[in-house]
Amino acid sequence: MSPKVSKAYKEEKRAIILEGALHCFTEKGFQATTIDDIVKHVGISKGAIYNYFASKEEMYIQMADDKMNAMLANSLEHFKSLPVAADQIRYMYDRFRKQPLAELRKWMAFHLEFMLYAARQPHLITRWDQYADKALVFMQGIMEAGRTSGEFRPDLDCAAASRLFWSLRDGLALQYMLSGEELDYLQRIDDMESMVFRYIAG
Amino acid sequence: MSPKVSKAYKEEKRAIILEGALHCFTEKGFQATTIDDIVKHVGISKGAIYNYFASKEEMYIQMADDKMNAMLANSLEHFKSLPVAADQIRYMYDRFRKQPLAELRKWMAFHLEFMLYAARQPHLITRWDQYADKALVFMQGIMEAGRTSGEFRPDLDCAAASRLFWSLRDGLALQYMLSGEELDYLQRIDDMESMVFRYIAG
Amino acid sequence: MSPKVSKAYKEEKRAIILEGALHCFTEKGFQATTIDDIVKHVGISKGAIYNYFASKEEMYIQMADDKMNAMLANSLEHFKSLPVAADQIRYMYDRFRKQPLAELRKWMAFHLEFMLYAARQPHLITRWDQYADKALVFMQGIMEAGRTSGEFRPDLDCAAASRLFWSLRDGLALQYMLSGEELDYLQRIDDMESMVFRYIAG
Amino acid sequence: MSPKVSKAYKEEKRAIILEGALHCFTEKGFQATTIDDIVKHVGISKGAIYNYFASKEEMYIQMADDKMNAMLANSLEHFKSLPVAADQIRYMYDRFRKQPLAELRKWMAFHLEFMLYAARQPHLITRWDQYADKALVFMQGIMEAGRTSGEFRPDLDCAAASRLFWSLRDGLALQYMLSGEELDYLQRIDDMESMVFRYIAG
DNA sequence: GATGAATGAGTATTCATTCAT
DNA sequence: AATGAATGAATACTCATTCAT
Repeated sequence: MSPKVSKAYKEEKRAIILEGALHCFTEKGFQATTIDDIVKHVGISKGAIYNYFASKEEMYIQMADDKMNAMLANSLEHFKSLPVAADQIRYMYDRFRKQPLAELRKWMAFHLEFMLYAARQPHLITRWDQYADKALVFMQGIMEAGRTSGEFRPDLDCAAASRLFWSLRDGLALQYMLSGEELDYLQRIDDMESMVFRYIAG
Repeated sequence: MSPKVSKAYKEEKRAIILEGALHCFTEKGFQATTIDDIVKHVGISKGAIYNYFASKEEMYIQMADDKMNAMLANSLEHFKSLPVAADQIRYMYDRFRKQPLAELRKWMAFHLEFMLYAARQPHLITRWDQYADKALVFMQGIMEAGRTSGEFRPDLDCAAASRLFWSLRDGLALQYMLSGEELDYLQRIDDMESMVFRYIAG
Repeated sequence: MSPKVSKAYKEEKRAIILEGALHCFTEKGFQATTIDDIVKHVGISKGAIYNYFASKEEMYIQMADDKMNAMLANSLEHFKSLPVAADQIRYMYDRFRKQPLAELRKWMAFHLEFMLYAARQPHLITRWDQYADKALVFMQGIMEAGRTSGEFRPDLDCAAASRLFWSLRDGLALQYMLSGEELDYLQRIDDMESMVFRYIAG
Repeated sequence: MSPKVSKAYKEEKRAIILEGALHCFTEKGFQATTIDDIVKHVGISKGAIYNYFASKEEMYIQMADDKMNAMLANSLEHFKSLPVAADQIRYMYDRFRKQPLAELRKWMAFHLEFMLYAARQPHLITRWDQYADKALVFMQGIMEAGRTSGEFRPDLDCAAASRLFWSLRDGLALQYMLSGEELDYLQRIDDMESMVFRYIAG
C-alpha cells in the first residue's frame, strides 16, 4: 500500500537528475543538450527521467526555481545577522564578487538561453515573470527597509531602485559573458556598487 | 571573363536577401528561422541564397556588422552638429527613448540569441569581440573628448565608463525584454541617464 | 499451501479490472489505451494487473469472450419463453434496435480494432475464429430449428443464412460507425429484418 | 525560373511513393507501417517523401481518394455500354467476384484501420465522410436511373437501397476478413446479389 | 499479493546544405 | 546565376512489461 520507495529516495533521485541536467545545460546550452546527453551523464534510463519530469522544459523550470529559492533563502538567513539594509546590499555585491567569472558566464548563458526560449513560447512567459519577480520583490524589500530606517533617501522609488540594481548586474554579466578579464570585472562590480549607493543614498 | 552581372546587381540582391532574413530573424528568432522562411519572404530560390552567403550563420554576422556600422556612421554624422560630448551622450539616450519598446525587444532577442549561439562556437567568438568592441571604442571616444574638454571629471576611466554605459543599456533592455510597460521603461532610461551623468560629471 | 486469498476475491478483482479496462477500451480504443489509463481508472497498481492478466492483449481476449458468452447465455435464457424460431430472430433484431447508436459505435470500434490487431498476429487468428464461430453456430442453431419446424423453407442453407445474418448486421454497423442518424439507423434495421425474413421464408 | 523538374516527373514520383506506401500499408497495416518501411521500399530518402506528402496521414488520404476516384471513373466508363441499371448493378457484383479474396482482405483491413484511426481524430471525420459519400451517391444514381426507367419498383428508397448495397458488401468483406474459403465467399456474393435484386425489384 | 520505479527500443518529422539541370 | 528536389542525421517523448521490495 505504501509507496515502493521513500520520499527521500525520490527527492534524492530528482536532485541527481537535476544536477546532471544542470551540468549539461551549462556546458552545452539548453537547446543543444539532448535528453541522451542527460541520460548518459546521469547514468539512468530515458524513461526514468520522464518519471520525474514531464519534459526537458520542465526540468529547466524546476532547476531555475530551485536555484532562485536557494539564493533567496540563503541570503535571508544571512540577513538575520545583518540588520542594516546597506549592509545587506553590500552582502549582495560580495556574493557577486565571490562568484568566479567562469561560473557567472555559464549561469548567465543558461539563463539567457532559456529566457529567449521562453519568450517564444506563450505558456512560459507567465512562469518566467513569476520567477523574475521573486528577485525584484526581494530587493525591493531591502530598499524599503532602508528607506524606513532612514538609511536611504525618503523619496526613493524602491521598485525602480530594485529594477536598476538587477539591470546593472545583468548588464554587467552580459558584457563579460563572452570576453573580458576577471580583474576588470571585479572593478566593474565596485563601480556598480558605488553607483547604486549614490542613487539610493539620502 | 568579366562577371555576367554587374557588381551593383549583386550588391542589391545581397541587400534584399539580408532585409528579408532580418525580418524573419527578428520575428521568429535566429534558431527558429528556417531557410525556407527566408526563401518565402524574399521570393528567391534556396540555391540563390547560398550563392550570396555561405551559411545561415554568415547571413547573421554580416547583418549585425551592417547594422552596427550604420548606427555608428549615423551617430557620427549627427555629432558634426553636436560638438559637446555631453550632448552626444544625451543624443544617444534620445535614440534609446525613440526606439519603441516592441522593436527594442526584437533587436535584443535577436542579438542575445546570436551571442549565445556564438559563445558555443569557438570560431565565432573573435568575430563577436570585434563587433562588440566597435561600440565600446565609439563610446570611449566620446568620453575621452569630454574629459579633454573639461566637461567630465579629469580622473574618469573612459574605458570603464564606456563599459558601464553599455552595461546599463543592456541590463535595462534585458529587464524589459519579456515584460514591463513602455512608460515605466522611459522613466528607467531617465534614471540611467542621470546615473551616468552623475558618474562622469566633474 | 492454500492460496492466500479466496477464489472469490480473485474473481471479483479480475472482474473489476476488466470493467475498468472495458471502459477505457471503448472510450479511447484498444491501441490508444495505455496500461496507465487502466491503472488510473481501476485504482489498482500496474503490477497487480499483471498478476491477473498476462498482457493487455489477454485482457481484451477475455473481455470479448465474457461479453460473447453473456450475450449468448442471455439470449438462450430468453428463448425459453420464445419457442418459435422466427420469434427468436425477431428478438435479436429487437436487441439491435434497443442498443443506442452511440453505444453500438463504441462496441463496433472496439471490436474492429481488435480484429485488425489480431489479423496481424498469427497466434490470435485461431482465437478470433473460435470467438466468431460462437455467434455463427448460435444463429445457425436457430435457423435449423426453424427449418425443422417448417417455419423456414426446407432448402435453406442454415450456415449461409447465419453468415448473412451477421454480415448484414456488421455491414450496417460499419456504415453507421462514423456518421448517420439514429432514426435512419432504426429504419435500416427494419429493412435488414424484412430482407432476412424474405430470404429464409418458406 | 521554370521549375527544375517537369510536372510529369513530380507526378510520377508521387505515384511511385504512393505505390510503395500502399504496399506497406496493406502488408503491415497503417499504424504498424513506419516511414522507414516506406523509405526502404521506395528507395528514396526520408526527406524526399515529405516533399510530396505532409504526413503519413496525408499519404493515406490521397491514396484512398485516388483509389475511389479510379473505381468510380472506371465503372462509369463501363456503364457507357451498359445503359440498363440492373446490368450496372450486375457489373458491380462481377467486380466483387473478380477481386481475389486475398486482395479484398488487404483492402478491407487497410480501409477499416484508417477508418478507426480517423474516428479518433476529429479533423479527419469530415474527410472520411466526403470519401464515403462518393460511393453512396454513385450507387444511388444507378438506383434512381433504374426506378425512373421502370426497372425497379416505383416506391424504392434509393438512398436506403444504396446504403444497403454497401452495407451488405462491407459486412460480407468483414466476415471473410479473418477467415473463410474463397468458394464459400463467391456463393455469398451470389446470395447478396439475389437479395438486393429482390429488394429493388418492381 | 501489491507496489510503482525503471527500462529502452521505437518513430514521425525537420531542416541546413548540396548539386544536377 | 538560378532553381528546387534530394538528402539523412538528429531528437523528444511513449509505454508495455519487469522485478526488487
